[in-house]
Amino acid sequence: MFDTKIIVEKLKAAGVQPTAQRIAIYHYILSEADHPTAEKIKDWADQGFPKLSLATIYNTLNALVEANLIKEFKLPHSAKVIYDCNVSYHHHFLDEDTGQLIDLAPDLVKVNPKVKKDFMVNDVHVLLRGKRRRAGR
Amino acid sequence: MFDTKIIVEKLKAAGVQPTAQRIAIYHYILSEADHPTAEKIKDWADQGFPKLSLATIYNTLNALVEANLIKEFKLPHSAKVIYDCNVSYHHHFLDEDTGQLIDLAPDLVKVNPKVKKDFMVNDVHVLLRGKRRRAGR
DNA sequence: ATATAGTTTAGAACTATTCTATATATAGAA
DNA sequence: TTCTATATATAGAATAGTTCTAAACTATAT
Repeated sequence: MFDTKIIVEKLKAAGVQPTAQRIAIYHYILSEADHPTAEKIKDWADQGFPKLSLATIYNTLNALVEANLIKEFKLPHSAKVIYDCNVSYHHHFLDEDTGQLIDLAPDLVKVNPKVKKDFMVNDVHVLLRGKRRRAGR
Repeated sequence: MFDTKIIVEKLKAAGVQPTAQRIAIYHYILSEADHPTAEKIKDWADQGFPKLSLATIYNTLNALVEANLIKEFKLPHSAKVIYDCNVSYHHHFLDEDTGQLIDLAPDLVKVNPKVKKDFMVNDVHVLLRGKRRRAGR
């Protein structure tokens, strides 16, 4: 789905020097990974991209966040930072059984904050927590 | 505002044995502290309640959370767990300048999630982030 | 080619929290 | 009361996740 060329272009356009490590990590985040943690990326790297250090993974993730190519956040259920390749406005559902995070389009979760005039709201994020009913349970 | 007797009763009613340390910590959280972290509680203890160990602070906080007397959560801007004496349904505004968290009553933030039928939503939490306009800025 | 700046790396350091083992306090029975 | 069992408190070690440091390496621009 994502050609290396496209990845390189995205990185360059965002002012991030496209090194082999960064290309591999960003490609993984965009195509395979689903709300990964640094640890998950390290596990993947140990298979297909050995010799990629944990420090580089953190460096790269921070550079991508800085460049607005990915978002980072923390959730109540885990101490780890979670990364999201979806940088547009959206919300999340946290499956309490599996820990899986599911993106929710803005039109699925209408929010209408009526705060006082001196509150200047820059960002709104809704976290739904619950379970998914599945066949055979 | 909160008599020791009331604190003791609340702890007992929740099935938490009211020791001196727990009474002091819960009293602080209920009356003085505003969305404290363990560290903030430790700082306070070092003044008025010396010899209260950090381990006891964590033990107590976990016991209070377990007993549903307080809530805990993590926010994007900090690695620390934040505790909230307000256990009823509400939302939050995070002041990006000061790091201060402000409770928002449910009627101030109307949320209307329209997720698919297999999503069973147990909890909804809205985090607004922004700045407060203040006199003289 | 060479200098300069940027990147990667292993491992040390750091921060927040939990665990461990021991000491202490408490509640309830005798 | 005193005894006993159980719960709690404590200091410090251990752990988890992340950042820092210093050296080696790579890329870019003269």
